[in-house]
Amino acid sequence: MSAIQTTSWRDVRAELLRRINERVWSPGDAIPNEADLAVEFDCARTTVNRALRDLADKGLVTRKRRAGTRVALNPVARATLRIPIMREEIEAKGLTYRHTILDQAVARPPSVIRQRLDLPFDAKHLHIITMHLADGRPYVLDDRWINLTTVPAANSADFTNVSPNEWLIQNAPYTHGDIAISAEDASASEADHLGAPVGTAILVLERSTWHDHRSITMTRLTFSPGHRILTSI
Amino acid sequence: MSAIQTTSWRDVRAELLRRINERVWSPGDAIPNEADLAVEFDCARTTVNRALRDLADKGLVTRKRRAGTRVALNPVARATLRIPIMREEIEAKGLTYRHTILDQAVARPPSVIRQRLDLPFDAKHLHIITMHLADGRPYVLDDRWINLTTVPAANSADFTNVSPNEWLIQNAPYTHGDIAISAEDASASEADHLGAPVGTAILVLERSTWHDHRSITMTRLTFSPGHRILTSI
DNA sequence: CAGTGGTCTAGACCACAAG
DNA sequence: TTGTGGTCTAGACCACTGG
Repeated sequence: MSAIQTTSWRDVRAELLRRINERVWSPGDAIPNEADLAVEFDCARTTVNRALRDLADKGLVTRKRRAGTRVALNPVARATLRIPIMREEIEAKGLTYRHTILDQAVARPPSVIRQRLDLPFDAKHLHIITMHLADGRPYVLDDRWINLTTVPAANSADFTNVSPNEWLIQNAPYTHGDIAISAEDASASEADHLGAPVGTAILVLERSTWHDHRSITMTRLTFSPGHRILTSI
Repeated sequence: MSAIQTTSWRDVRAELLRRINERVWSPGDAIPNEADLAVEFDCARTTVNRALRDLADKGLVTRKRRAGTRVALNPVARATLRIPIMREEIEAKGLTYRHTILDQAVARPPSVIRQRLDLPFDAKHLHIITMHLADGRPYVLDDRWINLTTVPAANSADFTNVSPNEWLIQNAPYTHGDIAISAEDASASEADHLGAPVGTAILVLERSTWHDHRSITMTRLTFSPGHRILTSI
C-alpha cells in the first residue's frame, strides 16, 4: 500500500526557487521542460505549469513557447503598490478620518491637463479640492478634475459626507489608469494648506483613470511633509 | 454537427468584469458560485476559477470558502512598480549609462540602519556610494550598505565595470525586501553630487533586501530633481 | 454538518516560434 | 516542421468556515 500523495504547486515552486537561488540553474540557463519536471516531481504537468507561471509573473524566469523556460538574467523586482481610498489608508493607521472641501467649481481644465488626458477643448469638468485629515491634521491635499461628460452624476453629488475620492471609486468604475510619483517643492498654497514652510519637499502622486477610452478623473495628491509610501518585494 | 468550442478564461473574466462594472452585480453583492457559472458559460469549473482568481488578485472581488465570492466594496487599486537595475532603466530611455564610485569603505553601519535591518552590533558592512549617470549627467545617487557576513564576496568584488546594484542582483539573490518612497530636501552633499541647489525637493527610494532572515543590502537612491516614478493600474 | 473555493490529475488540442 | 508552453475539460478530493 503506497501512500497516495499529491504534490502542491507551492512545493514545486519552492524547489524550483531553491535551484535558482542556489545556482543549480544559473541565470540565463534553460531549465527542463514542463513534462520532464512533472515526471521528476511525480505530479501533473498542470501543477508544474502553475509553479512556473508564478515564477514568471515575479520575473524570475522568462518563458517562450518552443524556446522553453530560462532563468532570468536580471530579475526585475516587482513591488505591488496598494492604493486604497484615503479614508481607509488613514483608518488603517488607527487615526480618525475627516475631509473638508476647500473649493468646488465647474470649469474647463487647463491645457496641461487637457493634453495629458487627451480631452476635447470644451470638455467640462468638476474641479474640486479636498483636504483629507488624520486626527484633524492635514494628511493629503487632493486636487481633482472629474470629467462631467463621462461622469455626469458627479455634478449633483454631495461630497460633504463621502469624499470625491471615495464617491468615484463607488460610482465610476475604471478600466485602467496611470500613476506618477514625484517630489516637489511646496507651492505657497500647498504649503499653506498643509501647514508647512514654502519650498518644503513634498511627495506628489498624480493619477488618471479611464473607462475604456473615456477619461474619468485626474487627481493630484500632495502629501504632508515626511510622508512615506511603503511596499514590499 | 455542433461546432466544438471552448471558452477561454479571459472571455469569462471579461463577462464577469462587465457585470461588475455595469452594476449587474453591485459592490457587496454575492455572485453565483463557480459551479453555476461554469454551467452558465458552458465551460469547466477550472476555467471559471481561473477567471475569478484573476479578479480576486486585482482586488475586484473577495473570495472566501463556504462564504462565496462577493464584489469588492472599495476595490483597492494595485499598481505594479517595476524596479529594474539602474543601467537597464537608463538604457531603456535610450540614454547612455555610466557609473562612478564616489566612496567605498568597510565599516559598521550607523545605528539607524542597524536597527532597521535588525543587525548585530558588530556586523561589518561594505559602505559604497555610487553615482549612476545618464548621458553623462547625474541620474541617481546610490548610497548602499552591503552585509559582508551574508555576502562576503562583495569585499573582493570589483565594482568599476559592474555597479554594486547590478553585481548584487547577479550574485546575491534575495527572497524578499522592503521599499519606502519619500520626498526630502536635498542635503548639502546630495545637492553637490546631483548638481542641484541645497534644499531642492528630491525623490528618495530606500530598499532593503533579505535572503530568508539574513539581510543582504540596504540602499538609498536619491534621484535627480524632477524624476518621476511611473506606473499604471 | 454541508456548501464553497482551492487544488490536483490525466488527457487533449492548440498557438507560437526556433530551426 | 516540431518541440514547448498555454489552456481547456471532466472529475475528484480536500480545507475552510458559516450555520
